[in-house]
Amino acid sequence: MTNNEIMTSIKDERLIEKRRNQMIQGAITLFKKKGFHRTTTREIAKESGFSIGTLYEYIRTKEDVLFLVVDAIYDKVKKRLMSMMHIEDPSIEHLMRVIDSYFRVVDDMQEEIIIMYQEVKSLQKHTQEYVLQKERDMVHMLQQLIQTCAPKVSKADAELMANNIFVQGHMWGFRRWALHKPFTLDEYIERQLEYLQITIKNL
Amino acid sequence: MTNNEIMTSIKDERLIEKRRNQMIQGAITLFKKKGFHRTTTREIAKESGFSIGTLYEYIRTKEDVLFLVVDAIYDKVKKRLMSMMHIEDPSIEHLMRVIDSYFRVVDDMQEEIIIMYQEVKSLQKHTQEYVLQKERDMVHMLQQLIQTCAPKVSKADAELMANNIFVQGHMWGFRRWALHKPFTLDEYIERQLEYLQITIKNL
Amino acid sequence: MTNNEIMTSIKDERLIEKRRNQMIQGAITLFKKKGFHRTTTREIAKESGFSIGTLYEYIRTKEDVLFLVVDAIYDKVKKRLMSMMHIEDPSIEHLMRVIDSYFRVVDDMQEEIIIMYQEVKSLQKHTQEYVLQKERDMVHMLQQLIQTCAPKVSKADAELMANNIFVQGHMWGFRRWALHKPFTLDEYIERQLEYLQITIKNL
Amino acid sequence: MTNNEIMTSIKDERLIEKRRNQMIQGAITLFKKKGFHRTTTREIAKESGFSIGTLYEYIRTKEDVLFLVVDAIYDKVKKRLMSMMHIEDPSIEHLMRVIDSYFRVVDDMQEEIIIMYQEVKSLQKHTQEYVLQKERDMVHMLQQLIQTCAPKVSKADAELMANNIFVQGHMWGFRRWALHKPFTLDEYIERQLEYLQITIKNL
DNA sequence: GATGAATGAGCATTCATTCAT
DNA sequence: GATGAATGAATGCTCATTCAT
Repeated sequence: MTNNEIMTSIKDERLIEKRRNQMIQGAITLFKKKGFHRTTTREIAKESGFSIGTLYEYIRTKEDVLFLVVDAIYDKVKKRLMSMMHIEDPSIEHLMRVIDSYFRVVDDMQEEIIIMYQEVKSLQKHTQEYVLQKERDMVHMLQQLIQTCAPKVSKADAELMANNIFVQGHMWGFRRWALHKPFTLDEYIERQLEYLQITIKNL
Repeated sequence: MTNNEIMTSIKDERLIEKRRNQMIQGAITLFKKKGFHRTTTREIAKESGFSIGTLYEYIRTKEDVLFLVVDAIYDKVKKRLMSMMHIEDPSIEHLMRVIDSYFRVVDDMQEEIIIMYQEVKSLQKHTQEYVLQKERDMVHMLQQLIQTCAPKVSKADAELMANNIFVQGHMWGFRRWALHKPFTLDEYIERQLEYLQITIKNL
Repeated sequence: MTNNEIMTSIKDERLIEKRRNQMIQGAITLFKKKGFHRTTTREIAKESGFSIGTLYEYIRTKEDVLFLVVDAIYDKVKKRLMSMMHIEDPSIEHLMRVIDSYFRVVDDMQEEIIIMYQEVKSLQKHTQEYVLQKERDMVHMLQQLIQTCAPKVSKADAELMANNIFVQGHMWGFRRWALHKPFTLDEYIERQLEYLQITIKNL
Repeated sequence: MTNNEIMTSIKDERLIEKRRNQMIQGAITLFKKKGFHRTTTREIAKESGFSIGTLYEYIRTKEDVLFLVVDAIYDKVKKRLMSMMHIEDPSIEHLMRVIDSYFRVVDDMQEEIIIMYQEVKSLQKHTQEYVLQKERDMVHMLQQLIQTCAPKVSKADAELMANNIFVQGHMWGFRRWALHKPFTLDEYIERQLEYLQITIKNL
């Protein structure tokens, strides 16, 4: 399943894209405030700037909106992550720079990431799988970057580290009640990177 | 707010405890399968072994059930964590043993922990705060254990490490789709502990 | 149907009377505040000083409570009215004195009278009829007093006047929002009595 | 608060009016039979000719229906009263003619008036006040008519008389069990008007 | 006689979805 | 393509009444 396998009765592709983007923006705004379940389709339509009837011209069920949203969030993270990944010179420093950037991306997208932690389970198994694959892909990219930049790290270690880094990024968002008081973002990044460097060097 | 500030019209304290435990068990079973929002109060009553009327003799709103559940989960983790924490001899080895146990506890409670990640946000701010305080307390315990067992680690580092460890525990549950294929629990624990030891030694 | 035709499983007559009086007092307090429909049987039991189980030992349905209440209110008005009615000397002055007293009784029982205006319709037809008969009896007493004290007034006029007087009494209670600002009770009574006297004299 | 401050999600004003009228008619039919509290919203929807969902598109709570009903009843009485009030020649005869008409209006609306006596108290204080103001306005109109047609009557007397007349009208409806046997409507009106005329002339 | 825990039918209200215009 | 009125199944919650202790 992909984004454009969602049923619609509209022919004009350009319009579909435009409407769905409106919908995603509107829905994200609302999901941030109230979560998926407490948000009604009417509210989504209104926030998106069109009528409930029109909403249902572009999706089939409320869950489709959630899918569109989650998918869009993943794509956004992925796109921003990708733009930093092209390896100029495969050094530890370069790895650190990428991870630093990643932490800043998730800082910027804290609320979107919280949505994902809370709502992915509400997707159908099938759709969930599609979305998780995207996450796996991203983790895999990071894993490979680790292996490239720190060739001595084993594949298994690289994989686990990639997961650790990913979750440490998210954690900055979903545990802000625990972390934002003792640390600034810069401090947080600096510490996590230091732990990682130490680990890589001394494995 | 504490567990027994939830309104009930029942006078027999022993019965309240018994019925609420039935309720918590029933609700957890259902929340694992369908989440809080998709579970109806009628289903909770049925699964708990009594009627909808009886359910509402022991709580006031559906959210009370969620609170009871989340509170019970935290208490269970905390209790099991506490039982391992009494310091015999404050060494790195002892620290590792405690964390190892912690990882095994959360492995055992994976689904309960997923419930928390998904549903804590559905609690009222006020109740949420009460619950998060419990988590803070646990993290704090771990932080202090780190400082005791590894006195050279700074307070800030101990705090961040405690948070990292906590989330790495949870992560084993909520990212099983990413971790359970490449790692067994033993491998997972062994790797995470090794990273930690390296970091502590080389900070 | 009478008061003691209401089913009960209790044998001790004295106890029945005691409990029912508690119940009536409790219910009136609550009905004044919230009306019959918004008051629960649990509240009535509590306000009466015993348990819901006990309440149902002395009545069969919630409507029985309403009946007991309405019946008690009528009896109280009637008793107080009766105590003034024994004719010493059948003059217009005496008639006016009785009516004056009646107005003061209903002033004293405003809220009870409002209960009746609002809730009698909630009784079963059968019970309603029993209660209305009590009102008819009272009106009839007044009618006869009028005829005795003002023999020239026709039977029909006496009947209509009696009804007018009754309702003017109630009106002081249920239209206080219209009457209590422009008139004191004394002024109200004085005016109504004057209109009546004029009418009787000039018919 | 006015009629069209009641929340609705419908945009078509004409439709709102149409549906609300259906609703008012349906509700009055049911309230006459069973009163407000014993009538369910589903019954109201059905009697009005649409589904429960549609009902709630035009109101927010069940109490809104009661308000709509009470408001409509007042408006109807007021409209019919107003249509008779334009003073051609300010004489006692004219006053009597207006009051005669008023009695015939309330005869026609007996059951609606009973609804008001029973249910106004169920409105929120705020809404209740709005409705009572309408009644005050009507009484005030009558009071002024009395003063115009019988200039010797004092303001206070005119006010009390206006209230008496109003309640005598209602009384014909809510005490039919006491009045409809001894009197026809014509007799009732004739007698009440005579008492009034006598009083005015001899004050 | 008194108690209060248990019951479940019943109610107000919501909201995803459809479809005529 | 867009609109928004209509629908009714579903849901949280209440409360009169019963009955075992």
